[in-house]
Amino acid sequence: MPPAYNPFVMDRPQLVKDPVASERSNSWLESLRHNGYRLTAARRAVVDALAESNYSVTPADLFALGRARHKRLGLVTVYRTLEKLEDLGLVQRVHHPDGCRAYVSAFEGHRHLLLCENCRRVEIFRGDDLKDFSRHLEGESGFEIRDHWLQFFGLCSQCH
Amino acid sequence: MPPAYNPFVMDRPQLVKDPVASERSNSWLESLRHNGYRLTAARRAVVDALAESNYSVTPADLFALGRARHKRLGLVTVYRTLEKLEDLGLVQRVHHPDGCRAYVSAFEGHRHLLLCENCRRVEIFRGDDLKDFSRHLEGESGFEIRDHWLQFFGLCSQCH
DNA sequence: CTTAATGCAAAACGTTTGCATCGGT
DNA sequence: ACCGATGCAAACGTTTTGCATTAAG
Repeated sequence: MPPAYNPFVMDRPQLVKDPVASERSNSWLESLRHNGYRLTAARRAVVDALAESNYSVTPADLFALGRARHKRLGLVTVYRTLEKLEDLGLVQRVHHPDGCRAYVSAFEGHRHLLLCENCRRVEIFRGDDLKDFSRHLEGESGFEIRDHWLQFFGLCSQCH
Repeated sequence: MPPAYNPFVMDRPQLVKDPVASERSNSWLESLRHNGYRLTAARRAVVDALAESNYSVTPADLFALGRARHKRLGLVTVYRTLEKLEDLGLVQRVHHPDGCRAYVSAFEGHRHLLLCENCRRVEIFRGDDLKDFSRHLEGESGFEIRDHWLQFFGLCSQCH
């Protein structure tokens, strides 16, 4: 016989499939252009490299990846491009236990991360509904809750 | 038709009251001593300052707070003390959306954080049981999940 | 007395800024 | 042609390292 009333229920987690890399890259470039930014070779290189990756990547990673596409790319441009993509809500910073320098694509809606601590592979899932939980916590704490993070860490199928 | 059955249920969140500062400080100092570290004035200053705080504090914060207790304290010692406390599992780094430099006391068992984005006040709660959720996610993803973070952000009662 | 711990200075690191040049529009 | 974007070099803030000195055990 089921509960004992318990209001805090979560949906089954469901992995979210990412869009094809080229689609993602095009939509990011379009978004940049639409916001008055110029489409330069350097930006294409950074955007393509990031859009193609299923891993969280640091600015230094992106510098290396981007250079393979555009030899003259400078590290500063990587930072400046990431800043713009972040402002537009296209990418987000990822916090690992051991560092907060990495970025991944942002997803729409409440999405949460499953991160490989070895290879930095990123999977995205949905399925949490923490509204009730959050509301209860507000009552207990007096906080006004504005956001939450739910992240899982481990080793992906190729790393264990 | 979707299942009535839903296996992912969480307990009510419960705030965890922190121990009295002096108790916490003493237990940390004891732990340091027990692990072969010397109890110096500098360490006491850092440990006391951190144990007393209900806020997440950066090394720079601790340097300032510690100096009020021990005038000759150097910033390097703050870093080295934090490193030892972290190795011993006594403190943990806190990741805010806008920075990962701060530390708080570590707590036993699965504890999660409620953070004020304005004043950096920290509340600790328990009440999640994500084992089933986690297991399901493992099945979907092929990951071996080792840890998770659940953190809430907002404004505490004094900041809104 | 021994040797870990300290604090200064300097180095290392990631990130940001200034500025002359380049290149999209 | 205009002006935003670039990339170098230099500045910046944080963290780490080298080393001579201090002080805990």
